[in-house]
Amino acid sequence: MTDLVPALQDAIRAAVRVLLDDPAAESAGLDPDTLEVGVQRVPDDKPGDYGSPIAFALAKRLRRNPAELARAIAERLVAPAGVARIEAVGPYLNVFVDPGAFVRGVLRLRGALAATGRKVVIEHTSVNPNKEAHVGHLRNIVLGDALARIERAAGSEVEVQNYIDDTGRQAAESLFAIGYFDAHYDGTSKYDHWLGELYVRLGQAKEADAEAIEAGVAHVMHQLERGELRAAVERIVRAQLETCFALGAEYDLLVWESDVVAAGFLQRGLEVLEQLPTVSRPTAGKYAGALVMDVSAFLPGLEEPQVVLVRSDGNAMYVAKDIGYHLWKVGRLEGLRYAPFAEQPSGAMLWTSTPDGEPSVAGRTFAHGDQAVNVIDARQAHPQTIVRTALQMTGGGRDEDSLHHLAYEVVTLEGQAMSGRKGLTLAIDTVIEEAVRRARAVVLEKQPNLASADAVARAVGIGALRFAMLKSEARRVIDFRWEQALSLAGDSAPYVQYAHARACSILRAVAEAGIALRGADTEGADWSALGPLEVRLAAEVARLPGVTAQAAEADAPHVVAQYALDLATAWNGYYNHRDVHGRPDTSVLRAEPGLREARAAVVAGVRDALARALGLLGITAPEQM
RNA sequence: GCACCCGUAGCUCAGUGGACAGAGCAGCCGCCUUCUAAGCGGUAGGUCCCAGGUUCGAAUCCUGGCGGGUGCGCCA
Repeated sequence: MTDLVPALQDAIRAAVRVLLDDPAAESAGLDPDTLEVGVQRVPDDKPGDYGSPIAFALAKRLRRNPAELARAIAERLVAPAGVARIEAVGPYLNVFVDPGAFVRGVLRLRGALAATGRKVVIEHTSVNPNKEAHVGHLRNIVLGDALARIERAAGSEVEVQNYIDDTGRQAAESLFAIGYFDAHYDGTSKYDHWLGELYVRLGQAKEADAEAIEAGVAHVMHQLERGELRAAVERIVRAQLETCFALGAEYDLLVWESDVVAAGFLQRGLEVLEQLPTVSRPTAGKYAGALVMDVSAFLPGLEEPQVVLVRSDGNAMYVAKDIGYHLWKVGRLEGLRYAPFAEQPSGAMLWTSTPDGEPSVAGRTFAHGDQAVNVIDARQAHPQTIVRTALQMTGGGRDEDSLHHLAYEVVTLEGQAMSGRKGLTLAIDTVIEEAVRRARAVVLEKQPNLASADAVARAVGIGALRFAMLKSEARRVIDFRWEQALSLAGDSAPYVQYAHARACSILRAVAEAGIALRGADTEGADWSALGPLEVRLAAEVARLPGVTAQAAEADAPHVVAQYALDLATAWNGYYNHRDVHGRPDTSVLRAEPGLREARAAVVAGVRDALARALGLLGITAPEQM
């Protein structure tokens, strides 16, 4: 069977059509095909499993009593597979599933959705290459990585890009600081941390020696623009990537700003823009000598509709570079060269743009996205809107939806804003270390004999961290607090991981008992022995495909995180369920043959769904903990 | 000043216009001779910021306030 909910929607729509075709009915020009049929789970204390308030909507249009309409629709309904009966409960249409058929249907659902044929280019991380990544970046990396996994599961081809701003002032300052302080890396701390300290020191030194430092940094910036310090920047990038890999994030391509400029994307982008009637070069007034773009047609109500693309001194603004880069992302410019950069922990190759690389790579096509999604903090909303507007204006209307900005709010530190310049930060590496340390202590306490204690501690510690960054909406400010971010109980990754491990434990015992699981076709299973408890659990499992699609559509990983909690809660509730006498009544192994096999298959379905949901969030699911 | 985001239990947050608004944490009371107690059950805790409006129906949509955050540079 396919997903039950769409099947129900179709069935209800069909019944409505029959109802309206009745000559006695006044259809009031109602077209059942365009009717939005809501189908949702029924509250626990109401009869049935799924329900629809469709009669309300019709009652208004047909000017008939909703309860009466619900009855009329119910009479004309042909129940889809897995449904025992559908009846009117007051004005609601309530669906009673057949437990056995429903559960088997759920067990046949597949996790991956049908291919969309679309390519999504996701940019995330993009940390300035001048210091170690901090917990603000953590949110970016984890959000972007989770979104990439979700989009893939939702059927899109995904390319993850990490933009390296190697011509910026921040990189220049850090690199200049090495020579300025005559510092020598001795390997006692991670390279990016060492450099970050020099960067902060340089900031302080400016108070006494501003002029010399300014001149020196300007010199380094020119070297960077000419690509002379590529190796030095690469060293920083590699150190930062270690942190990303430890979090479980991987990439397809590094895109270096110097390469974007060298490929002429800035110039060619400007040439495209100059064709627009909204782009001009005023000879008088406030913007004399500059190249400006009027965005008021796309962004009404702006106080200042002119955006400067090229300054009157001839230097391009950052947003102009960004527009060129994005024209390439969606396949409207070509010209980068590529080379392998590193083999990542999963074994997948990370590629990089580079001046002396190959113009094409066998078996892959970079960029050419049908859509670009940028994971960038919410303060960049204005420039992101300008880039999107530029794509729209130059795209002749066909790229309206080509750029999404996944805007996430800042992470504060115990209520305080972080500042890299002031050194007021908390490094991701530090947090990972602490998270794993705490997790290990708990693992050793709960499971002293666990052989995989180290691996579990990493999975749990890092999982907790990732989950803390993902469980709320991106537009909510996160105040980073240790107890909350590293919590191993309650609404957390370990809660879900534990539920998964618990299911695995049962399934190990099931295997030892000689029961071979084959999902809906499990031998010896008596599906008719299943009841409402299994239905409730399976209904939760059945939500996964819809949740995946919704999270992808809305660029909202938190939808998956919330679902993972719901599923784990449903499973824990089932596992601990007791009958009216207070005795456990959901045991798998102690159930009579037939029911035992059917329940085991359900548990396997739950285990798989939990693992998949965690996988969408980039969180590993240990089999024991 | 203008624009965007947020306002739901003591705290942190879920809640694609539908059935009495839900979790976690903190509090209180229980549950391991039961397949993993990192768990489960119970209890207590709400003017869903306020006021209007749309709707059969609003935490959800619209308007106007109030409170908080952010952004508005020929910076990146």
